[in-house]
Amino acid sequence: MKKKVVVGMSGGVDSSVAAYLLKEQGYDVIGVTMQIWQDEEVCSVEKEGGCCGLSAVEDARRVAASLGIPYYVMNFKKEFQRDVIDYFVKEYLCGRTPNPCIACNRYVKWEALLNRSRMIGADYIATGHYARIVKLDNGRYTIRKSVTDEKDQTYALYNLTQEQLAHTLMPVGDYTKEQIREIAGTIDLRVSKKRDSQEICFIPDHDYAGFIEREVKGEVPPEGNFVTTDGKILGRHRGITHYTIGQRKGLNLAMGHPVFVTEIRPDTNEVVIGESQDVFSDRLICDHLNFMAIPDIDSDIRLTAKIRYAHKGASCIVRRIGETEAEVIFDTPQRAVTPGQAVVFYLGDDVAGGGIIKSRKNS
RNA sequence: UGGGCUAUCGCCAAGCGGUAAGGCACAGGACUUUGACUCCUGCAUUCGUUGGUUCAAAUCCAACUAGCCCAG
Repeated sequence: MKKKVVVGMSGGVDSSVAAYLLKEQGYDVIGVTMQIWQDEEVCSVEKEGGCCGLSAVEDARRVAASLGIPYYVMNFKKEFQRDVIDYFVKEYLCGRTPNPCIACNRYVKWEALLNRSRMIGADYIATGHYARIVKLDNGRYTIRKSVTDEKDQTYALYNLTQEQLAHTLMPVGDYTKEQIREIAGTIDLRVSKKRDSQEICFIPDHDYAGFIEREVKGEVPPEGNFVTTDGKILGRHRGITHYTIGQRKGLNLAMGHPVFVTEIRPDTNEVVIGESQDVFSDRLICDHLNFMAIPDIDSDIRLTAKIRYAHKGASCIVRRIGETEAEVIFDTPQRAVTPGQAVVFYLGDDVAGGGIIKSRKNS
């Protein structure tokens, strides 16, 4: 009997081709678009490759029709609100800088979608990510960077569980972006020239602080002082939700040379300002650990770590400290190690695991 | 109201008779499909005010105004 797979379709090139490839491979394919942030007001702006507006659903529906597969729209607004938006807001209120895509992947795109898909009898869910899911000799599943890792999407997937990986397919991970567009062209998918976008940008105007303010109904952290490490007051800040570690712009501090945010102190409502070199650190503590290629860390291990989506990765030693935490010691200091961001460990091209940065320090 | 000093873009600051550097901040754009970072572009027809000298003044002179310092 054919294996049944639910493909998350965004209406873009990648997920459309993913659906096509799976059908070619003999799967029983079902197309699904997740409604997670269907705020017509905001999304109707119709930005190229922008958000999840109605056009996404229409595109996906048309592709599904032309592939001859069933198509549904599933509503995950509640999960998205709870696991992504509420989390996002809460983190900022604590002076941290979250990565909502990671939460969205783990809890909405995977947990919620996988659960519902299995309820309708599916064996797998599939996405259009440029990454490969691999089962290693040690029996563990991991995510491997794709052939063309110009756009490394593995970072945002570090938090997926073994169970989730065991039931996930990423068919486009074996191809390059060019090949995918080519395939899309040969099967006459209208979306072949469309700009791709997996992530849902729920803040189209890019005004994070404004978004948070609306979410908490104006109950935002008050203004406070910009201070130096030795307590000197440099000026007033607009509330801690406006800042992140390493930030330079928007401080309105004319010191004669560039200055940066080095620390956010929610308890005293202070934002600490320092020099460029003050924003580098060579070690960090992380928690919320998740492991992929390796089951855990029993002794010090040398890995490559990425501390933000666009980070190129840095060599480091990772060691376990306590039940829930790990310490990362970099060979060379890294810029803007930021609490709330994910640190993802790599063993070659495979995701070894990762965690959420809790604090940074210097040797 | 005795003496001295200083007044140039939001902040700092070049300029010293030849027709307004630069840094920071700020704005816009690029990059990045997490936040940041980075990069590019823009940003004083005008030099506290008013007169004067000169072909020509932010640059010289005078008065006024403001601020600072020292005396009282």
